[in-house]
Parts: sequence; C-alpha cells; structure tokens
Amino acid sequence: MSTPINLKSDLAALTVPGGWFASIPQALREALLINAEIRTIAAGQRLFARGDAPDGIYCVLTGVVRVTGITENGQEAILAMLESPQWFGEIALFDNEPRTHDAWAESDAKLLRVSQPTLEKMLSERPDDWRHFGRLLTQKLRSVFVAMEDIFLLPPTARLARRLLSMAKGYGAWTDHTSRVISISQEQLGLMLSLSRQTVNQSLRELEDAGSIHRHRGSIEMVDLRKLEALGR
Amino acid sequence: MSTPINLKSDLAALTVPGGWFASIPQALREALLINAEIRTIAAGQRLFARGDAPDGIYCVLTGVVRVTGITENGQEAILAMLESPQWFGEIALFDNEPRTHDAWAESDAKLLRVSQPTLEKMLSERPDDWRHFGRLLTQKLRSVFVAMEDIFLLPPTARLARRLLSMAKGYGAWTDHTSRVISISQEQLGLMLSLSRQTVNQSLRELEDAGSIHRHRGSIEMVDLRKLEALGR
DNA sequence: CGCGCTATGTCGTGCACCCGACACAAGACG
DNA sequence: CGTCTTGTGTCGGGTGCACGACATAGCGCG
Repeated sequence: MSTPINLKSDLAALTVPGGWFASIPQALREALLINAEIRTIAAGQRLFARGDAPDGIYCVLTGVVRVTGITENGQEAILAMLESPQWFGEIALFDNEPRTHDAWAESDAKLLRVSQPTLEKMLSERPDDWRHFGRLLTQKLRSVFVAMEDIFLLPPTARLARRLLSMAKGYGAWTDHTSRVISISQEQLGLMLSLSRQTVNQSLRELEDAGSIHRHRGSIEMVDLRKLEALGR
Repeated sequence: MSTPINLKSDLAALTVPGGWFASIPQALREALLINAEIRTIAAGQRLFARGDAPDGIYCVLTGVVRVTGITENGQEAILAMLESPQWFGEIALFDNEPRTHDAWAESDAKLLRVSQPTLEKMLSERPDDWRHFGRLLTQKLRSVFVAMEDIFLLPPTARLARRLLSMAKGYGAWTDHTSRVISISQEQLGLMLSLSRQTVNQSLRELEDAGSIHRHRGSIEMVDLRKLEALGR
C-alpha cells in the first residue's frame, strides 16, 4: 500500500471552510503545525486504547481512523469513522483522564500528533486558546446528543438515513460532485447504529428503492441527498 | 411549596468533595459566586428551551431540574435530572450556539446563574479558567459515552440498575446513610432509558426480588448498592 | 369520608428486530 | 484459471419489548 506522501497538499486540505481548524486563529494554526509530528500507522494497528494515559491530540491527514467502544463481552460498538481534517483525542487534554475509546487505523493512515506537554506549554503561553479546544469538545457533545436522540426515537431506516447523511457531510472537503461514495460495509454500519447486519441490509434496500442511494460492495453511493433527508424522519 | 430560603447553607453545600465546584481554584469559586444571581423558578416552569440563545450557566441549589430532548412527535426523552451542586448550560458558553435541550423545573427550584457577558469578562481576565469550564464539558462527554454504550449493549434490567446507581452517586451530598431514596416515577425512568413504563416496572420488580432496591410510590429506595452493581451486567 | 387523580401492577396481542443458517457474488491471490 | 476470503442477499424461527387495556392502590383535597 504505502499511501503516497504529499505533505504540502495534505496540510492544505486541513483548512477546509467550516471546519474547526479553519475557525481558529492563525497563530494557533501555526503553533499546532509547528509543534506537530507526523505519524503514520498501518491498517489494522491500534493508535490507542481505552484506559490508556493521554498522549496528546491527533488529526487525520489521510486514511481512516475507526473509534470503537466496549469489546468486553466480545461486543464492539463503532463510535465514528474519522477522516481527512478531523481532530480528536482532546478530551484527555482537559482532564488528563484515561482515553474513553479505542482508536484503530481502518486503512493505512497519516496523522498529525501534538503531545500533551507541548500542548500544555502552548496553552500556558496563550491560555485564550483553551476556548478553541473547548469548541472541539462542544462539537462532539452536540453530535453525540443528536446521535442519542436518533437511537431513542427513530426506527432503523431513518437512523441509517441520518447517519449516512452526517457521514456525507463530514467529507466536507469535496463539495464539487453531488454523488459521494462512503466506504463502509453493512456490518460496520450495523455496529455504528446498534443494528444487526441483516436489518441494515433491509433498510439499505428501502433507501435504494426510494432512489436515495446506490449500494455497492463495501461502499454506499449517495445519489439524492434531499430524498435521504426526507427518509430521516 | 416555597422552599425555605437558606442561602448560607445552600452555598456551603456547593463545595461537595469530588464535585466540580470543589475542584476549581478558590479565585474562580469566589468570582462565580460574586457574579452569580439567584434565580427561583416554580415547579413546571421552563428555564430555557432547545434553540434558545445562550444566557449563561446555571447551578442547581435546591430542587430538581429536568433536562429533556425532542418533543417533536410528541415524544419526550429525559436526558438527566439535575440536583444539588450540578452546574449546567456551559456548552453554549464555548460556542455561543443555541441550547441543545429543554430545561424544566421538576420541583420548585433555586438556582445560581452567571450571565454570558459576565462569564466572558471573567474569562478574558483569567483565561486559564477556560480549562476548568472545559472540564465540565469533558465530564458530560464521558458520562454521555457511558450512557450510549449502556443503551447499545445492555438489556433493560442492567441498564436500569446502572442508571439507578449513577443517580445515587450523583447525590454525593449525603454519604452518611447507605439507603438512599431517589424520587422518580417509573414513567420518568422509562423516558430516561427509552423503555416503556411496563418494562421498567418488570425490571424494577426483578431488582427488588434480588434484594437490591425497594419500590415506593414515586421513588426508589436503594438498599444494597453492591447487589445493584452486580445486576448492572 | 368520598371523590378524583396519578402512579403502579399485570395481562394479552403483535411485531420488529435479532440470530443462525446458507447460498451467492466479487475481488484477491496464487 | 481455481481457490479463499470477505461482503452481501434472504429465509424462517424465536423473542423481547412496545402498546393498549384495565384493575388497583396511594394520596390530595373538598
């Protein structure tokens, strides 16, 4: 594999309009980049595990990072699939408590990492920046609240539709073509939504029959976002 | 009605060991108290609604505040019942976005409130304090993660047991007697756990048969926390 | 004391979803 | 070109839980 390394374009892609990185002050952007180290990780490797001591924050440059919950009983729950300009791992920055989730490289991936001590130093010099990292937290909190309510009061098909939508929006990098493709298996979708693979299959069929998506092997193609949105209720 | 007002003891109760307020610097504690206004609210009144513009952060002094989600389809989901020294409403402090939930006075309640502009001013003078408010966020984020996983992979009875436990621990104010009472109806428990009232009823019976709780009209009495903990799996 | 409201107990019925099973298709790899 | 692996389609059985219905008990209030 070995994703071709093209640092300059990777970094440029960080500053997606509407993204967190684009929303922070220029000085903080520079400080983060200066103090970051590049970390590559092979598909299937674990970046960190639940219970690990904090080791800084990360940003996905290329590839996909899968964030998962309990495997205690053999169960697995996928919290999120992180891509391109997503920053994560900032909870521990604030409270120095152990990591809440496992993070795995779903594919070969290239990441930025800024270590905990470095961040502490940066923030002691410019403590106003705490607020911006706090805004990372509120983004996650808000999206988790939405996810919880979906689980509580939406049937499987609607949950699926909304999840696909939010994943499609997450790929904010390319807004040029309307028909986006999400690489994910039905099994994984099930783990994200707490549904069986079979139920996901049926629901996807419904969405396809309604003309909002196309199903492919290992991926979903978004065809009509508006229809999908309507099916999310 | 009309909770007797005894400000001195109310404020003293704020500094519960292990609580957030006890964990912040003395200076911040004082600043918050100096800048806070007392707000009383009658049972059944709404403090703020989803979508409202941010109006500062709150702390429950007496009474109970119920935080709820969607009522869109007539559905209601209870996110939390907040009591004694709980601070809330800090998400909007960071991002100035609309409130994510409704907040209702479950009983007559007395609250502290610190307005948004006041907080901004405090924080511009002592920006290091941002971190402490951020720790409020991480506490919530971590507990929401736990709640989500419970929903994903635990059967009703175990979910109920864990929820009762976490509510019991929340009442950290009184650690003197082992047998605590939680005032909540079975219907409300159902709304918190996304279970029907009937299922809650059955599960409570199981917990009682196991000797971990006693059921009363409108309240649950915790008898054996260890047993309850065991049933949470 | 009696009325009414609200919380609780309890029974069916029904169905949505889980789960096991198996067959098929698409790539990967030799 | 065959074999293996991984993802997908689909059926049928079992069941956990929602939901409606109704009975009963606690409690306020006139």
